[in-house]
Amino acid sequence: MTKPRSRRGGGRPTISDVARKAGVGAITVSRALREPGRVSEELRRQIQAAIGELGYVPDPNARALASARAEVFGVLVPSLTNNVFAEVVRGIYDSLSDGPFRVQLGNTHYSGLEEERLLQVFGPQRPAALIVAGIDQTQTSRRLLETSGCPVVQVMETGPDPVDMMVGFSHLDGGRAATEHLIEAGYRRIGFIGARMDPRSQRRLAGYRAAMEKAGLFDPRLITTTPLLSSVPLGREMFRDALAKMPALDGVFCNNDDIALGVLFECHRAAIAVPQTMGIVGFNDLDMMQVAFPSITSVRTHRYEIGRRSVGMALAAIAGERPEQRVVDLGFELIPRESTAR
Amino acid sequence: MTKPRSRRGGGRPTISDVARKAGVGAITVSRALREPGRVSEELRRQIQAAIGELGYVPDPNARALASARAEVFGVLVPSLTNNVFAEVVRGIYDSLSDGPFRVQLGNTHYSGLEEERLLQVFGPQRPAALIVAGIDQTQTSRRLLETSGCPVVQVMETGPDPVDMMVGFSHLDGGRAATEHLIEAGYRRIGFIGARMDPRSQRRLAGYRAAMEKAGLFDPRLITTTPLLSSVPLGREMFRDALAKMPALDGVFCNNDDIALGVLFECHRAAIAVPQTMGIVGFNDLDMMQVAFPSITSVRTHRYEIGRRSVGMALAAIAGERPEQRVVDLGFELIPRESTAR
DNA sequence: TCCAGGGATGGTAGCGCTACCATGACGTAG
DNA sequence: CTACGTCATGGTAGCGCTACCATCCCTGGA
Repeated sequence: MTKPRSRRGGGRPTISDVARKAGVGAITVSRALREPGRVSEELRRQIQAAIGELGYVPDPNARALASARAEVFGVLVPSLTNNVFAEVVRGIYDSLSDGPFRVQLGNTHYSGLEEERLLQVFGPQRPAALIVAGIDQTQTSRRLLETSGCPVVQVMETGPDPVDMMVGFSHLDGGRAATEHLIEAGYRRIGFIGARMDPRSQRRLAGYRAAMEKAGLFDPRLITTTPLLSSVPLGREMFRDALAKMPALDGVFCNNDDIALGVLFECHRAAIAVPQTMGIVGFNDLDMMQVAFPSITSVRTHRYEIGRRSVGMALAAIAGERPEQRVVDLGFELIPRESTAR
Repeated sequence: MTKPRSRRGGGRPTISDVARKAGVGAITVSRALREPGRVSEELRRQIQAAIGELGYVPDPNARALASARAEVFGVLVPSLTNNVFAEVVRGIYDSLSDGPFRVQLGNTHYSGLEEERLLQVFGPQRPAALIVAGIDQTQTSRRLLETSGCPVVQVMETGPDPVDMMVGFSHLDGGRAATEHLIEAGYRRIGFIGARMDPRSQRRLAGYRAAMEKAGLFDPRLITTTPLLSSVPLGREMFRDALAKMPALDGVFCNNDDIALGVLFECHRAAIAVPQTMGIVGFNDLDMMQVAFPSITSVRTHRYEIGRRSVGMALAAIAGERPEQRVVDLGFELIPRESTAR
């Protein structure tokens, strides 16, 4: 006869406290919580009352251990401060805040190795679903995702070969649309400025290149890139570099809006007339683009919606519903503004 | 004789698989992982080899259940997209990425009730530490924090009565410094523009008011606020409202940099000369402030460092070290720029 | 009247790990 | 040589919950 380990939990009520108080078996309490339909209304009421009185909250760790399935969504993004991913993450959190699911957020810092490490750590947690940014996982990561035993949603991009599901849009098409817009507006020596050239940026650049080549305007010297993290100050600097390299530049497609804003400010500072002497197009359409002076043309992407949809698809898959389509393209919209209204 | 529940985990290796392979007891494997010093070097080597071969990763749920302590930092912030909190969160993630701790992030949406709900949910998880934004918790939240049985760090602000520890700075002093700077620069009819007036914004406003009253310049009509979420477009709108109400305005202290940027753009649009006709001061010193044209005076705050310090203090407390000081004031710096260089 | 079938409820045995204590080997003091 | 501590290691019994099966009761058809 050993005394029970002195409530290491610190005295929080457990499911059997609730069961005792309600005069039922522990398993019935468990069921009342998870499958209320299978418990008679009377017992359900008693149990609810006991839960309220005791302030019982189920222990997610015990639950995960017993059911071999944690109520956790694993989410992997390359950056927490980049507005783009912050919006996706916000959409995910908002969609999940009602239900029982928690979010386990991992920051890969744009590193494939770090992504592998985080997936390795997520594994034993047995998440209910995994949401990962991008479609360029390493082989190891892909295998970890495939063997995770849970729905997987790749977000931000669409591509031909989903691990499971995808929500995003075509960055290549976005880059092409932005560039074509500049060409149609009459710009000719159009530069590309891009920081932190991750795979999505690479594809936007490919879209730029396709459009420029098609118009017979392509010149490699028009391209300015850096592996550094994107920022407004960096946008300004890169624009100055681009101009130094190519003084005849008359337009720029910026890899994102931060860069575009940096370009705009430098134009002000150097008294370069926008849109007359220089056309500017950004990417993502942060809300400041519409307010900037002059307002900046940008490619609007649906980040928040991507977050919401990814959760919706994952939840459907958890519920056993076959998705009508495994790859959802949410598209983008080019929003023409003053910065290209020559 | 019942057959074991058919490996619900899906075949992941467990600690006893490792123990068997290494020819030791399960508990020794557990110790080798958590207190390597207490296991002989030879066994440690064998165990590490077995772990490597099997690809064993400990199950955090089982660990948390058995030890009544999860390797989780609970983090509560009011917003995920606001750059300010994103930076704090980034500091937290970066400081924690080496160690065994995971982060459980909660978004309170600036709601005290939501904060209570999230703390309620964190409770049974038995986190290793809690980091919460702000110092204005509800009574219920405060009690939940006090009874959490783990180190608690309140971040972003300092105040007189910490639940446990605090890292931040004085928003009141920051607001006052910004306003005094405008007064010293010769501005007189200085407005305050603030969106989403959370407690920190309120204290910046109080600092503004104190400075204005001291200088004999205070007038309630100079204040323009809204409960709406802050954004650049909103900054522009509010500035127009403020001007309509008070056409003689010659300066504005903006509750944050988004608002300040909106004001700057509207000045361009309305051909109001900055800094001659209008002085502008922001708050937080986002990196775009230094690049804006004209560059914008702002109050630099140390968000990333706040995140790092909060983790450092919590880790020290977990390790049983008494902190030399429970309240750490990281201060702020007023960065004068062109927007107030009359 | 009896029995099959289905719904509500409960008991038992784990999930994978660690706290707690026991054990045995060794060293040191007396 | 004995007594006793110390160190490395292991066994056992849970942590709080749920999967799986057993049991019980009620209903309805033969």
